[in-house]
This record gives sequence, structure tokens and C-alpha cells, in this order.
Amino acid sequence: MKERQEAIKRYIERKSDVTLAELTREFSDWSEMTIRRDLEFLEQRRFLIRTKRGARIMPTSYEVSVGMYGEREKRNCDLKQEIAAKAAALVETDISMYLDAGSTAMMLARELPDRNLIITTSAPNIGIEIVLKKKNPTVILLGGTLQRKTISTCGLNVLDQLKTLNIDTAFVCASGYTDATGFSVGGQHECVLKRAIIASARRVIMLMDSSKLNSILPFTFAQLSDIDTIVTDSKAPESIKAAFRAAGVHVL
Amino acid sequence: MKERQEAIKRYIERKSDVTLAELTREFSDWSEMTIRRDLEFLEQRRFLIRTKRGARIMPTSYEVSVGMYGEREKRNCDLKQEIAAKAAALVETDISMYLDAGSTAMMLARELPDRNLIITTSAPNIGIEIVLKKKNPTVILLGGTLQRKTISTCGLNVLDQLKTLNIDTAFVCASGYTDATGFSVGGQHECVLKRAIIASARRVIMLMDSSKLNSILPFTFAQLSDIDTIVTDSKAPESIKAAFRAAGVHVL
DNA sequence: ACAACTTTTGTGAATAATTGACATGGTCAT
DNA sequence: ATGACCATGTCAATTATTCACAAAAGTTGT
Repeated sequence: MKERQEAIKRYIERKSDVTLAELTREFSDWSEMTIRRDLEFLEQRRFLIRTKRGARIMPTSYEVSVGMYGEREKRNCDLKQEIAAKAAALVETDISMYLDAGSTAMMLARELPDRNLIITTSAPNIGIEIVLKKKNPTVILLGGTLQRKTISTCGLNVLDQLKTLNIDTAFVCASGYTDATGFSVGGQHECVLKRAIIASARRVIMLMDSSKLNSILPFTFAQLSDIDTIVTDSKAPESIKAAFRAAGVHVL
Repeated sequence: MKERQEAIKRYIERKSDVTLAELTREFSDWSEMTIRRDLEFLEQRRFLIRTKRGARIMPTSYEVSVGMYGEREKRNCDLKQEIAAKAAALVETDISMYLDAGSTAMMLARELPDRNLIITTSAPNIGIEIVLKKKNPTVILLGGTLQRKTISTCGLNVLDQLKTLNIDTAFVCASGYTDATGFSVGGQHECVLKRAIIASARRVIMLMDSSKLNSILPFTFAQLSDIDTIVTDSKAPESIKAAFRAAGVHVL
């Protein structure tokens, strides 16, 4: 496969859905026809499917998440992308890591290096994404009841499952944070799971885009003292970042 | 949503990928323009995406499986569809059932009634499919290592997980069968899982299309005496069906 | 280094698909 | 019955896609 085709593939993987016009703008060194042919090529290898109106998307479990919470996936896409890229840089080889459910975690999954990793997750769609796209990581799915809203599992016996699993680094997502309430989420089950993960992981890295700062959700699962690092985006107010640092948390 | 739109949706859900020409032929009572408008309508509700060349597909976890073992999903599609429809008729309300991994099981998942069911499965893509498309069933995913080839989990502690789970009816797929060797599959892990399921379920229903009869795979997981019912397609030779019946197995 | 050949890319015409404006016919409340 | 409203169909205008071929770039053997 050519350099250009790889680039187009990567571009579409990021954007998920692009128009031909967009691509010809992006890859203006080549003609529309060439890009068309590349798309045909990529379609044959099942990397994407061509849609009408020049637009096309690539179909994997991405669609699974989009299918349900649709717009949310795209909202703040750039912020999440930034966070995912920064977080991926923290991943070492041969690490045993936990990856949370959620769209930010999905983006991190895509940015992950294709190396020997043990990735435990409660999000089956993220697990599938990794297994389909990368050759080297081992994915361990936590079992339990599959939640409709979050597409993540939660089981009464999560604790048992975690008992024999030694997680080095846990990447955890939060839906809200305030100084007073700590990190919170909307679901009770998620809350229990995150707590268990945080308790057992050696290092906890929180992923949270700036839109979630200063909002409160029903269930608090962690305080600043529970985490080691927080990865956020460039729009996060300096004041909050300073407060994080003051609490001894690394901020990226 | 209109009757016709529902029908188009169902049709596309079955075929996964159709051309406009195909649809106008199928729904010849209406004009192309109407069908076009319906597709636009359905696209807006995220039931499908429109592709070029009039062709369109609907994107959910279907893609997940196709993405990987591609052609296999489509091979013998009609046979598997027939089996899935017959098997779905065996599902009662409020049942606790197990659904195996595999393309036949995926089709059964699509045919399942949207009722109160507890569905345990080792195939996360099937679980997601159910949860996204149906409102009522509860899906329980078995945890474990996610296998790249089969997109199913297998864990050392499956037995523990099954211990607290009472499965009434298990729908199990086999990749091969001969009188001498019984039901067999290609993977050792699958084999162990299937055995455990069969041992714990009250009723075992085997799903196997006729192309798999008289073929042998490395690992045998069951004999005729272990199962209650076998669902196969109309191309299955009468002689084998007779042998099944002679062994006290119901054949559908 | 050169010619012969293959592969890739660009161009524009030919073809096909999609859209949009408008006409028709049906339903329903007034 | 009348007009508003909706679903549907028709056809023309627009736009996208393909096809055929030429130009350019890269490959190979001498």
C-alpha cells in the first residue's frame, strides 16, 4: 500500500466520515481521480466503504458506538483527540493496562501503539476495535451485564475478576469534576467499577476534556488524591490545572 | 414510521448491503423516488447509511464481524438465515438463554423477539448488536480474553462465571460434524467453553448449516447424546437427518 | 544511458445517480 | 365541497461517477 493511501486511510479513520471534496482539499497534491481510485482500493480491502456524495466512512466498531449515542461521539471530537494522543504517549510496552468505556477511551484505543500490551476493558466495542485493528495487544473483556447506555459491562463479580488481574496503569474517564465533589459519573454501576479499578491499579490516569470540568454528576467515584495523572485538553482553565498540580497530580 | 419504511429497514437489515435497483425491484409498488426518500428518512434516524451507486448498508456491529472474517459472513447467508429464523421460533419469553459466537448466531440474534430475555453470550459483537437493536433483552457478556479470529471471549474462569448463571436453553454452533467424531470446532478455547455451556444448560439446541455436515475440525466438544435439538437448513441430506432422529434428537 | 515496457496519474467526455421543483391524487377537518 | 396538508410520482437540472485514453513516472534489460 502506498504512502498516500495509508495517509488517506488514517485521515478517514480519524474523521470517520468524509466527503470527496474534503479529501481533495486535504490531499491537493493529487487529482480527484487518484483519490477516487485510492478509495476504491481501500474499499476492496475493507478499510472503508464509499458512500454517495463522494462521502465515505470506514466501518468497524466505531459505528457501534455512534449507532447509539450518536452525536455525543462527535461532540468535542477535537478535544478528545488531543487527549487521546497525549495519553497514548504514556503507554509503555508490555504494560498491563485498563481502558475505561467512553468515547475518549475509544479514541485512545485507536491511538494505541500496536505493541505487546495486555488491555483490560469493560467496553466490548473498544475491545473489538483494538482486536480488529491491531495485531499485538491482548484484550481482556470484563464480563457482566451489558449496559445499553454506555455499552459497557458491569457485573456483581467484577471484584472477583479483578482479583487475578494485575493492572499497572488504568486510564479512567470521568463525566464531571468539581473541587468539592471530586470525579463523578452518571451511573451507579460504572461508579462501582471505576472505584474497584482505581483501588487495584498501580497508576491511575484520568482522561477528561475541559467541557466536563466544573460539572457534577450523581455518583462520585474518586478524589484528587486517588489519581496520579490527569490528561486534559488545551482549553482547560489554568486555574483548575494549578489546583490539580497543587494536589500533587501530574497534569498533561 | 410507515409500514413500507419498516419493511425496507428490515430488508436491508437482512441483506446488509443493497443497491437501489434491488430495492426498487423488491418494492416495485413504489417509485424509485419514494424509496430514495425513505432511505433518506432512515439514514437520518441512523438506521442505515447511504452509499454511492444507489447501494446502501446499515452500520452496526454487523460491520464488526464483516470487517474481519469478511466473506465468511456472507457465505451460505441464505442457509444461515433459514436456520436463524427456525431457531428464533424456539425462543420463549422470560427465558435464560446462551447464544454462541459465530455468524449463524449473529443472525439468530437479529431474529430474536424484542422480549424479556436473559441472553448470555461469549460474543461481544452479538451482545452489542442485541443491545443496540432491541429494548427488552438483558445481555450478559462472558468475560475473558478476546480472540481475534472468532471475536469471542474465553477465560480461565468461565466455569466460575457460569456457576451463578442458570441457562435454560443454549444455542450452540458447530463447525463440523461426522457420526464418528461428533460436533467439532477449530479452536481449543471455544471447545472448552462449549463443553461447559452444554454441561450446564437444560436444553441444548445446535445450529449447523448443511455445508458443515461431514466435515471434521480439530476439537470435538459434543456428541449427539449431549444435545436435544438440531436446527439445520433444507439442503441437509435426509440420511443424516434420519440418523439424528434415530439418536433421539429433534431435527428442524 | 537508452529504449521498451509497465504502472500510475490526470483529463475530459460519456454515463449514471441524485436532487429539486412541481404536479397529482388522496385524506381529513372545517 | 373546499382548501390545507401529506405522500407520492414525474421530469428536468444538477452533480457525481465511470470510462477511455493520453501523459508522466517508474522499471527493466541490454
